[in-house]
Amino acid sequence: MNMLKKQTKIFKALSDSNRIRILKMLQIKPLCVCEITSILGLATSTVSQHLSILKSAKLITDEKDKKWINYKINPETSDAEITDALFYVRLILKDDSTVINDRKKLKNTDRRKICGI
Amino acid sequence: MNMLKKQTKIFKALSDSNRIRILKMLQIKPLCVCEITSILGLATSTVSQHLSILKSAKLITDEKDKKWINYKINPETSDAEITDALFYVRLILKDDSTVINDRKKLKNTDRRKICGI
DNA sequence: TGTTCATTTCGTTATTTAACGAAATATAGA
DNA sequence: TCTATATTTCGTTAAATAACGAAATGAACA
Repeated sequence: MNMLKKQTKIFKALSDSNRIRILKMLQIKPLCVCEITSILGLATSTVSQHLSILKSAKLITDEKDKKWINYKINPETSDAEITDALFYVRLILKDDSTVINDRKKLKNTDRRKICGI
Repeated sequence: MNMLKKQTKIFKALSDSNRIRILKMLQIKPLCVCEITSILGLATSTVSQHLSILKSAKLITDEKDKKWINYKINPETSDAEITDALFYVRLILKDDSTVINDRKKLKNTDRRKICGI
């Protein structure tokens, strides 16, 4: 994939407000699908799809943790396009009310309570 | 429009390779629709539509110049979201072959020759 | 081994998007 | 004023996208 195509894919991944909200939450800590689902209020399958788009653009990675799959901001540092994009996403929307609210909810979110039942 | 919505609009404007190419060309100099059209090889109406999307996201502005309308990178400096986005777009794709080639073509492009038959 | 349950995949639907050509608009210059 | 022409708008089409629920997957652990 050439640079332009790769960069376009990154922007496409960022061009949905739910995916931006996901990234801004993952900046706080790794999360599983059910935690993200409960905060965004979308269907599980929809969130899973959003995560696969972010993962395919290499903005996030996933990692198994017991019963759950933790998604997190891609920690790789050798891919400049990705690091630059993630750096930019860190800069923006610091004061956005939706982002702030999502992050507040994150504090009271316990995956054991949300998922089981 | 709230911050998140505005930022999403910016990313949507950036999520098309032709629009990225347009921005990377406008970084060199202001251009009219027919110049952009001749380099991208798209229909005039398509390019006009792309420009209106970039303009609506406030990434570019337009200005009358004789028979033509010059589009250029938005010079405004008071809107942080826009300046940050434009700064980021300046950083990326410096070495992309499509961008380099577009810019090379730009040098030999004379709007008087392209447009008036 | 079998069950539970977190997640993904599939199939569908409604909306948005990118592209085109043709027609409309508007303006510079003869 | 009239004409040429740069640009926009309109109408259409094909493809992409976001959303959902249901069904499939697959791993933990009882």
